[in-house]
Amino acid sequence: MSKKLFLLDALALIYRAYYALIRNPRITSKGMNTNAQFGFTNTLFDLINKEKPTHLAVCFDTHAPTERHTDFTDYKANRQEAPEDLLASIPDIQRIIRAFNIPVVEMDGYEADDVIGTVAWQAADKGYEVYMVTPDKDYGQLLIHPHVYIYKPPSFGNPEEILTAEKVCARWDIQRVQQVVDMLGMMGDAVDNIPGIPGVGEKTAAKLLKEYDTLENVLEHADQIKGALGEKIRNNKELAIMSKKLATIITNVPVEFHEEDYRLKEWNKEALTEIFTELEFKTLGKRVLGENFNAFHSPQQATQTDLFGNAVAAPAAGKSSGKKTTKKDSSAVPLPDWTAVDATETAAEESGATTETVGLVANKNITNTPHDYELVETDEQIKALVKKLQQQKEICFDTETTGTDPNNVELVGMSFSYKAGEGYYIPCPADQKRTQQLLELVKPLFNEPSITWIGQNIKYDLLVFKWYGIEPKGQLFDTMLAHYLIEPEGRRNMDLLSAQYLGYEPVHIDELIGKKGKNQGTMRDVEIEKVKEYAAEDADITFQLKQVFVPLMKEKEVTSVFETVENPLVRVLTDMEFEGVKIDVEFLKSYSRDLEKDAKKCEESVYDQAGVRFNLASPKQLGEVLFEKLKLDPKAKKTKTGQYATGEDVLLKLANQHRIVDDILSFRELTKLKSTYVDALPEMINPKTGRVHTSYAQAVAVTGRLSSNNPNLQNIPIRTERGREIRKAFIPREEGRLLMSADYSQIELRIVAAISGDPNMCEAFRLGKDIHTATAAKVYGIAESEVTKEQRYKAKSVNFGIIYGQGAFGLADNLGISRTEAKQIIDNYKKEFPNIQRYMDEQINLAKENGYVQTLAGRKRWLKDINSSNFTVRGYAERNAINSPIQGTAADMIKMAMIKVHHEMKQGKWQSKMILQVHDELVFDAVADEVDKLEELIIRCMTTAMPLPNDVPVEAEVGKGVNWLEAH
DNA sequence: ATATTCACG
DNA sequence: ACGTACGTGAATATG
Repeated sequence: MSKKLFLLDALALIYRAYYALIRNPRITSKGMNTNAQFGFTNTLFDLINKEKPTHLAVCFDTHAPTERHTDFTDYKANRQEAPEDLLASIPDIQRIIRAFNIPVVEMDGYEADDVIGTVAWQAADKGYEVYMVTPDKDYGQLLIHPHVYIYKPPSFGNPEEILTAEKVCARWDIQRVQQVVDMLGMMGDAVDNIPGIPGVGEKTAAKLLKEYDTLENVLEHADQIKGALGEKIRNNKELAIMSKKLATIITNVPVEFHEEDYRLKEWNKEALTEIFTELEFKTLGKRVLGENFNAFHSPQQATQTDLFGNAVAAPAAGKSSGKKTTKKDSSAVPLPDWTAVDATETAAEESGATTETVGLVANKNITNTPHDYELVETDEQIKALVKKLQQQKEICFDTETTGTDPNNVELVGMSFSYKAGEGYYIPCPADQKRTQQLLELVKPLFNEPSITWIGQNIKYDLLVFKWYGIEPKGQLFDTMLAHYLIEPEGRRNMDLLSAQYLGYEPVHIDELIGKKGKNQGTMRDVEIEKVKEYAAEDADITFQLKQVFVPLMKEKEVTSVFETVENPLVRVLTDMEFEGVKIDVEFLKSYSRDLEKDAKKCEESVYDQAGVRFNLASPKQLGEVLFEKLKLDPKAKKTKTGQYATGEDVLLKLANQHRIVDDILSFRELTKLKSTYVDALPEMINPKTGRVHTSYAQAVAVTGRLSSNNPNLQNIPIRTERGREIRKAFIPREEGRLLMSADYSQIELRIVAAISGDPNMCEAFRLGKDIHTATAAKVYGIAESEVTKEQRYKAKSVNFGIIYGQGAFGLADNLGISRTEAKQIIDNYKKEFPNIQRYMDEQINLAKENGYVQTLAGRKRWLKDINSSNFTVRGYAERNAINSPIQGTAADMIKMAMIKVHHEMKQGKWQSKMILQVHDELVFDAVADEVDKLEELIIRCMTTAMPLPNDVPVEAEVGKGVNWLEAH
């Protein structure tokens, strides 16, 4: 067998591991971040397992300055100070490497790539296959030697990749790998602060090398190169030469490759056990050291602390009562006993084969929840529990059900917790009569007005209960919403929150009902004892999370928006979802047939014109037909996977070249309407109500908006003739009712005017002007009466662009005008509305200073990339700094209006119902004789819910009709 | 499971 | 030279 040597670029791999896990950091129970340790060890172990190297070494950079630094003081000066967690991880990683008995190679005055390059070539000369393990592309230059390769370890979804000289040449579009340094010499490298030639990037560098082969030759023939490019090259010859030198990896470092030192040896299992225990690598520990490894049989695990270092209720050890304190035995994997198919999968997952993949699961090395959970079954037991719970001020509750659609499930059980570590579970049998009886017993509890009910995504449980006729009277507290305000971009599933904030690993739902997909069971089929453990634990954890989130919200100053907006909205959404909207199925069925017929026509026409039959729904195949067979505009852009892009914007630009384009676009429109709306909506009708009940996600959109799903009723077509038709299918639930729709008018622009305080824009709104016409008049310096349609259209586009932080390029592309004209318009705009520009700058500065921006109601969005050195990444964060407060304030406002409307309608016992929200629109299913009063109520609530500063008026318009289209 | 496209505000 | 306007959800193709 051939000798395989792997050389690891330690620091590069550590950086990569650290950042790969940054959004889901692994934190030990002591609060230490172990991303880098975990990621590096994982990579190392997988590599040994999978690639079976015979020889291996890890290379580090040293602190000593290298020749590159002395030659060029700016070298790597760009590099930000590494995060503290990351630096702290290095000694651990070196210990781990030592415990694996793997040599560390480093050399003062040289960087890891120099050492790796030198050793790689020596080893390859001795007949080794050498793999340099690094994500860094600069190593390409070393592939001159056959038998030397780059090994890119697997990263988030992508498998590992072995780069050969051919692949590197293809990647850079060069002929020989030697040219990698010539490339870098010209295009520079922002990461290492290698300057290169200003204005020359990857594409230009490749073009030059194709013609001149080397950088030196390019410089020699610089006179022949025309235009600005030639000028730049001539002016920067020395910079280019130096850049090439900086990029060149040194391959004569004074190290020698002694084969024996590099051979893989026995691991020091004792040392590994110690380190893994310390770092709390439970599953990884088992993978490396076998099932005997158990990091948590060490004695120091006696106390549990929460985030603030407070002790959390310890397990009731030594109790001699009938209650037991159970602890999951992690060596005996609990398998669902009802399926053999899933057993293998579960086993594989528990062994770590899938669970501990970098970036997927954050922190598994934590303890189970210490607990003492009680099953409450008989009427007497339930009555006793109710009595006990009635004494409490706050109680967490959770429901277990037969499915995920709260409007179409049966209750399987409910759990309660009012004290950390304790929990109660009441099972509800399939016999719905008996379940109703049980619920009558607990009803007094929910009627207690003084109890605060805590839940994670409590809207779900409220809906389930509402179907059984129970509506808790007291206050609510949704931990999911608390976390949404603390960390809007975070993920919020229970397992993750529990691990992150409490350090507990709860029972996974998969362990009870199987993974979704193949024959997933329901809670009903699981042994009651197991459900009890799971359900009570959820209530217990949620109860504890509330105690952590309250101070956290206070610290982050989001308590007010929680109390005045998000938390009160829960009941509003519950009621809206409960009501649902009626759909005219016959209308849709007939419309579906029309669409089908017309789509078919378009499809046939496309095949005729193309001369081939293919799958028109496949962008890939369509791209090939358009650009290869029909040879349309060869400059068509490619998608990131290398396919031809065939999006609407691309196709529209081809429209004048070939008639086929119209048919393709029509086909797209028709099939989209048919599959997404016309055919899908009737399928979503709830058999119990005959209506469609969307679900509003209250903790998904980072700006504070709601989102709608199952089905999404916030994107029902309106912009095209044929799409709009679908709105006719949304009808009142019965005779004698109408649909009513109320829209905010230009709400986001009003918010921009109000919070920027721009005098011209505020004035326009105060005078009730058409804002786009007023804008056009200012921008073009003419009277409003002289503004043409064209000018108004352009001004409208600028107004919207401003909200999103659009630049001249985007505006030009949008309006199909030149960039010069676009720039002219934007410059005028900024001059006429000076405070708008100031607002944008201010938001960016605020984000840079505070790390966040906020809405009028105090909702925050943290922008971690606002100081990034990466132009694109930072630009994205800057646009978010501008847009989020605007979009978010509009979201705050309509949410507050909804709460107000809901409150008044409930007080006034209205028969009409609020049923839908579409960002700036509310839809009502209204009783005919309430319509006039309702109109007044809606407009008043919407316009006064959240007054804007600078006297900018808020306006809303109402429409009504026999369907949603007419209501507009 | 990911990418592409397209529906809405 | 890069990419270029924010926020969503769903259907379809494809690896």
